[in-house]
Amino acid sequence: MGATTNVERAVSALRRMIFSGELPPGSDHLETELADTLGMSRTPVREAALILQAQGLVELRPRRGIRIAPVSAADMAEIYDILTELESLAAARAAEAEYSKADLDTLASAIKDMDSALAADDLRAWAEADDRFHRELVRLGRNARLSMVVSVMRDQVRRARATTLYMRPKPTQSNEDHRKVYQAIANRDPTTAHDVHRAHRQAARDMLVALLDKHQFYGL
Amino acid sequence: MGATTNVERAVSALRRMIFSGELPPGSDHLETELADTLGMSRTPVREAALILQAQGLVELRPRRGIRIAPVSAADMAEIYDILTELESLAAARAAEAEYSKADLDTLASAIKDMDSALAADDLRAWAEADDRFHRELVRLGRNARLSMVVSVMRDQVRRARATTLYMRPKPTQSNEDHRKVYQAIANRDPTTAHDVHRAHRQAARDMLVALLDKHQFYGL
DNA sequence: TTACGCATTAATGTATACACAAATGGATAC
DNA sequence: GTATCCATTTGTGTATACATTAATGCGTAA
Repeated sequence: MGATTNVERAVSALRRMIFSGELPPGSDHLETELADTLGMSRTPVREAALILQAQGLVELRPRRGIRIAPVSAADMAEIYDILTELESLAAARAAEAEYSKADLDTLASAIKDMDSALAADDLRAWAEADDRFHRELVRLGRNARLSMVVSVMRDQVRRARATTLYMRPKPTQSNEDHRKVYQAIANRDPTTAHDVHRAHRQAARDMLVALLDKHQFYGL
Repeated sequence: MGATTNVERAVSALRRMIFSGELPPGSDHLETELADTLGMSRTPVREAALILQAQGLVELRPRRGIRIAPVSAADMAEIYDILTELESLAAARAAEAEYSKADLDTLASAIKDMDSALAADDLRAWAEADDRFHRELVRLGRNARLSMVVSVMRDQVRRARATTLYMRPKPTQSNEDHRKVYQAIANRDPTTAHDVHRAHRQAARDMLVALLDKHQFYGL
């Protein structure tokens, strides 16, 4: 079917199942069980589990199964703190470098899509465009390790957002912030890019942590 | 012999061999080869390799063996950028929290040890105390994920430092910086803690990258 | 001599078997 | 009724066998 290995297939499948909620946070799954579900032997499942454990998506607990990592409010506070610092750095670095119009256009179009989505009240589309903006921003920061760490952290945010997206206030401020960050990068102004993005993330953090705390989503 | 598994033993042994230089950066090693060396089968070696890959210490290249990750000057620039941001955040968070005298004493004794080591011209001891200071600083920041990311990054720094320790200028400024950070934490002054530590790390970054660049340590 | 293709070789990816150890449940003693 | 100990069960950790596939080298043709 493809040149991909069973381990890769297992990683993709498990990720999909985790993000879709098919494997709920906090639930345990035996290796044999997952192997059966995925139609392969335990070996590639074990290896996939090790990879996902390194990404913080599961915990391997001998004899109790592979546990889908829960995401508590405290976890989200940690995660946002890291995201805030690293994305702000990426924004600053992006503003230092010289970028083609094509690169900047990707950012601009993400912003545009967020505006339309907001006007149409389509939060799902807004979240997708928001992700796209942040992913592109980090890419422009040109630090492969940073991109990797950020993407692991953002995966956790995505999981939490599935729950909170429809409870949070409309993200109008968010769009404004993004536009300012974009401008700062276009203007080659690292300090502004850094500070604006940092404030943006900190606000998001406080809002989300308060939400999670209030509703006590201890399992996600 | 112990309640530990072969995978854990393999991870420890390989880490030791990597840090000691017994497995040099850029070298390739077949799974069977390492399994023989470690006196176990391929299975735990493969699992250990996956774990070490997630930590950036090796790369798994199908059919070419397990490669010990090289650390180039460009890599170190990335790594220090990340360390700078995350440790500065930890310093700020540490200064926000209330700490017992015992906690602060660990920091203080690390600083003292660095002073003595410097006076005795014992760079090895200095490096050890420096590590201890930074590790404790991050611990006081109380962010488990941040600690983990930082420790992965610092592992890489340790590898590069093995080479550069005796080429760099005497770290007198370093000790002064640490003392200021310590004071800021004791004074509950997050902003100062953050900014001083940030400047400290940036200086270290520039020095190290220049050294590595100049001597073109592409393999480490 | 060089380039191309094919057979060979060898290392990985995966399945499977088994030993071991931890959790479980039941029986017994108090 | 409760606690403790032991047998049982069951999942994991590891070894091993095998299938798969990419690298290697050789032979052939231009």
